[in-house]
Amino acid sequence: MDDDATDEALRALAEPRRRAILRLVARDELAAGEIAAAFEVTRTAVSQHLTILKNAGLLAERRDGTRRLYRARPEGLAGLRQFLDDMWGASLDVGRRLVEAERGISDDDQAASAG
Amino acid sequence: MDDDATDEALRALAEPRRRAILRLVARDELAAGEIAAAFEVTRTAVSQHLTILKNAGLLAERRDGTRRLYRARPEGLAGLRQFLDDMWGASLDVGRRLVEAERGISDDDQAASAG
DNA sequence: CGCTAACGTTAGCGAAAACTGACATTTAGT
DNA sequence: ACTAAATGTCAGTTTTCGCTAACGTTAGCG
Repeated sequence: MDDDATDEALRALAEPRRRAILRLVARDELAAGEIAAAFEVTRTAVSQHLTILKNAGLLAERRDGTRRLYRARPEGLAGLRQFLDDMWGASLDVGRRLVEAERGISDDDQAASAG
Repeated sequence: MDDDATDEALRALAEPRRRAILRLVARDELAAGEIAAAFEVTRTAVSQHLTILKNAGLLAERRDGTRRLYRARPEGLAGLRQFLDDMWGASLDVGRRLVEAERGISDDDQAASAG
């Protein structure tokens, strides 16, 4: 868990504009130019974001003549989901352990007062 | 989806050291000093990471005398899991749509060659 | 080949972020 | 009250990151 792939994906998703791009190509396959047109930054900036997302495995690229079509790559999110689920499970365990510890203390108190 | 809370949590998790901290307190509740001792950066740096994680809702803080005990807060991950699941679902839809589109094209081809 | 369209790539700049060192704060012990 | 321990906070420095402008590249058209 938390390998280079997870790290890269997490850092890619940390940027709001990259998340917006990802949502844009989540339902429709779009060309780089179309994606860039959806934002108020330079085409260069969007291109860099696309590269980062692609390297993170979150984007699939397909070439059509001089155009490059992008779409979201759900498999790229699998590792992250695993990471979050693991963390979720571990944290829940801690919660239980802490609750049990508190209960143990009050049990001792009750045992002391009862004995 | 993708509200301020999600953004904050995502940015907090984008930092490798913060993920390490989170894993450290996922199973055991630890004091700030103990957490800091686990890394080769200054205690100051770790303290700042703890603040960021706490503000992101990923960490629970409890005071015991002069010490501050930290533990992972699973509820803080709920929003992220939702975010990923939404994205996952949307992307899968795209996959299906593209497959159907290709199938449509080859159907046309077959119809053309058959016609 | 010359030209254009659609992209990616590189260099450099400014803002954000991570880190360090010095200082302030709070709690417990004597 | 004094001291020590545990920790947070602030100011300043270095590093990272997102952005723009200029340039390079590839595919199609005449």
